[in-house]
Amino acid sequence: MNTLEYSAEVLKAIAQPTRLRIIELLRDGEHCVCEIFPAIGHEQSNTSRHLQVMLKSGILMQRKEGLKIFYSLRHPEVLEILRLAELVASREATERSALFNRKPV
Amino acid sequence: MNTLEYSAEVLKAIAQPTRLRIIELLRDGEHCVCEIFPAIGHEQSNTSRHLQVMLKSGILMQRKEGLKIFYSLRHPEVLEILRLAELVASREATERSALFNRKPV
DNA sequence: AGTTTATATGAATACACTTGAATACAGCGC
DNA sequence: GCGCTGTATTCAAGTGTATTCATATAAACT
Repeated sequence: MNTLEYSAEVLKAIAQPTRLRIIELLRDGEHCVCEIFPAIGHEQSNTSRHLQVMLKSGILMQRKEGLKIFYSLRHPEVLEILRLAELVASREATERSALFNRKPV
Repeated sequence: MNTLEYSAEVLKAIAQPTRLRIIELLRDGEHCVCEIFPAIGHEQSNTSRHLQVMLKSGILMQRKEGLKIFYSLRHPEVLEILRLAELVASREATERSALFNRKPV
């Protein structure tokens, strides 16, 4: 896999609403699955799958402690990517609403 | 669509190898479809579809000039996102190869 | 009018993703 | 050993995506 495909893989691991929620949750440090899935309002199985996707793409790491498994972010750049995406998205949103609300010619 | 879903939409528009290639092509300014699809080695129709995806997500803009349509990047942040993704990807790549090459315990 | 050129779109195919329910697995305590 | 708890995985259904081929559109030119 070349760098381009690898980059796409990393971005794809981030580019999903449920996973974005998880990443935001992990912003303040590690959390176990038992904390994550109620917080994001999804089934445990679904949450676990999203965590596996991010783990395999390399943006998360895990630490086992007894029965629980704690996940955390591995690269601070992921938070920066999220910040920039939100910036672009919010700019888009305001421009589109301005376009929608402006008087017809 | 809330900000989180919008952010995911923006990231999804970037998170694809062919589209990453197009974005890198547009780094130095606008290009028409007729320049883009030979450069990336895909069908014209396929290229057009990827451009539509990025146009609708808001990360590209278009300018018509006669028969040609020129596409360009609308947000410099997209290049920054790409840079960070490549950084994470390359770090992953080196760590994985190190893991792969190290002696077994 | 018709022709050519550049781009977009419809239709079909194949593949990947998301989800909840059910099930399997793994570590702990009894 | 057994049951309990936290995670992962399998299954099935529904949805979305990437691609190609063929066709449609739209602008320029004769």
